[in-house]
Amino acid sequence: MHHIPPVRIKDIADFAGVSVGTVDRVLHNRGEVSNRTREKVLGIIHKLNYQPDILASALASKRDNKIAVLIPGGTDENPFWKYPLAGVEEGLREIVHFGISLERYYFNFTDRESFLRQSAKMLSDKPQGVILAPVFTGEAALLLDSCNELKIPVVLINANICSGSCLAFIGQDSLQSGMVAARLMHYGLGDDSDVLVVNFIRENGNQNHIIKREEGFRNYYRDISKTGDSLLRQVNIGETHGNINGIMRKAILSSPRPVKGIFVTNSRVFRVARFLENNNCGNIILIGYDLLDENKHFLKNGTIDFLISQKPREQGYKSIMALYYHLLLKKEVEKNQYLPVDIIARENLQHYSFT
Amino acid sequence: MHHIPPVRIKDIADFAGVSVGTVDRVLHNRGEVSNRTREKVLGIIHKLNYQPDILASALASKRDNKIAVLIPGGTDENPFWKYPLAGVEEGLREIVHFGISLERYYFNFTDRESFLRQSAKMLSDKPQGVILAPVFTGEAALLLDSCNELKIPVVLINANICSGSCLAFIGQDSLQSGMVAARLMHYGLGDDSDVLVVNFIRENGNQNHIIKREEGFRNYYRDISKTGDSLLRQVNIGETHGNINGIMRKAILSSPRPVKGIFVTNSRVFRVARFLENNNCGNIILIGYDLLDENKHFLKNGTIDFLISQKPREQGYKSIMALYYHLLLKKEVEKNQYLPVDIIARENLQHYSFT
DNA sequence: CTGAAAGCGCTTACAG
DNA sequence: CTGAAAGCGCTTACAG
Repeated sequence: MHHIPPVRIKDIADFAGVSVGTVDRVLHNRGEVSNRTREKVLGIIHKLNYQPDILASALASKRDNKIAVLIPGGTDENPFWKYPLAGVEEGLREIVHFGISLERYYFNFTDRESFLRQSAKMLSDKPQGVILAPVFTGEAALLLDSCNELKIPVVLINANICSGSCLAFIGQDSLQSGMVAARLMHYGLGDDSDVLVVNFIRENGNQNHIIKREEGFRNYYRDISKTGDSLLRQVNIGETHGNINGIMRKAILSSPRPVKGIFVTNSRVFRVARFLENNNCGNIILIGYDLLDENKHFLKNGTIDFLISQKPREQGYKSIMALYYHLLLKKEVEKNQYLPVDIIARENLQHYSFT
Repeated sequence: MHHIPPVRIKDIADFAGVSVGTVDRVLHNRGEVSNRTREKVLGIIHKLNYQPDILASALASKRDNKIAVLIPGGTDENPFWKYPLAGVEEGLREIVHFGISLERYYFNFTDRESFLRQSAKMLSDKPQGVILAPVFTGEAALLLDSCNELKIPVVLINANICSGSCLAFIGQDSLQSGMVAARLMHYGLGDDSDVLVVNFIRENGNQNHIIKREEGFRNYYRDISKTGDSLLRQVNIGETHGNINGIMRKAILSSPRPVKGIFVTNSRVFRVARFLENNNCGNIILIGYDLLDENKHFLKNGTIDFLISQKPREQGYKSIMALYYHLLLKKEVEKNQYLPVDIIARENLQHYSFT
């Protein structure tokens, strides 16, 4: 149980009969080393299982590792994106001593142009790593290509557009989350109850989430319910659509049998909750996504039964940690990091506030 | 947006007209400084908002921060405690560079003596910080006192016996978790269905968890159900009790009305699941605790409907991080860290495997 | 009570 | 292609 002093660059240099400078050149492949010494040094490094002291390295290099985070700005209208950022900043605090800094590039998630502007700005700042929310699929894919050319590692957050060329994807398995929602719905309603699926659709945005969620929901019902997914009806609403009363009323009334449950495939579930309250549809089970303040309000008062959380804060935290492991520790990073699908009811809401 | 070079000890020394040695003595209250210089230096430190570079500090000091973790060994019979340890080790990997090492002291959670032995061993090794699972309440409280006298910060994990004298408690709000279980039960069964609460009791162990969980469960039913908690019946089983068939059969048969749901207040829920399968009680809703392999098995095949996770891995992770923040970063640590009550169904089990 | 100097392990010019 | 030396910010004896 004795403490073995870790091997240092100096030790390697002594063994190889060279100077520490040469060892350093080998370690960082910065050339100017004869092949012969190179091989010898590498052999010793390997044999001694040398692990660099990243403390000393960071202290000596004073190199600034700029990490760029390119995400929508969290607005009052769509506060969701505040949480991944908070997670990134939480992670930053743990590793800031290693000379890591954060540059934030916000874009408007309804404005393609703003994304392009911020992308360009970000690239010109030459970050060492990027955290990217690929809200605009096509544009994000192009940016990904640029980063690959520049050898800048990219972590995709929340939505996956990775075609093999990113460091990691961190987010939720949307298909699975839809199945979870369906399970909760079915568990509460039992067989043979009509359910309405409500999609709030944004033009020109990445709808992949929503499609997958609905698909998961339908898959569950198809597999489990005797009558197939014929119990499910569906309505699409433009996200910018003002008053949803008319649409909702029509969707509910036009149902051949009474609607017993509603599944909203994104965070706009509070709009449906508001509708239900105003129209005294008290006993309809309502399930949706994300712990926005408005959603929490309706979860607390019982209009919303369950919310599914994407753990946005943890997404952010894991994103910056993935870059830290890759850039600083030179460790392998898990490529697909699916976060658990959190089920939130009124009773367990409390301690999720910080997630 | 320009980079302000951080203030160093050297800067303070220059301002104060003293040497860095003196500043260091002030910073670490190691005396041998006149009051006059002390005051002056402190003033400047304050004014310049000096933040030590913990990298340089750790590198120069080569001090070994021993963290002791005193928990039950994870056995096949009770694998639960493997997970907090895995979380501690995960955290360790992120901070090991700062000269932090881990000493593991395992005790047998059915053997009070083994706890005392390991406590003594641990204390004699003089750790800088302790992570403690207070399975034996009285003995753990005494250990806590000893640590306080020795000024060793203690993080309590999983169960809270902290009477104001620990650095932090990290675990779950048991009362709340019982309410979550009740909510799920009630949501699935509706009003007016009989429910059985099963407690597996260990003599000479800390039963506080179990009591609180049942209390939360009862509180929910008392508040929500028209008929009060009269729907609830209860049975206690000794944890070492071999075959539970007789007890369970009696409990179910003696119920005036058919039992529709069973809530098991700890991880032994798989024993009840086994009973239900063997006795073809297919349509009873079953809810219990913890993602043990056996429990996962019954969750997957549908015998168990929901499991509540205590996030043991995260408890471990947060424990060591709390000590890191306290010992190394000298930051304030949140005293009561309640982790969210995770609801696990078959559909979202998958990505919880790593939690 | 105080200061000067060496050292932690690594990096970075610079000289040859 | 290689080595010697200075330096990152802090800590630790040691001399006075």
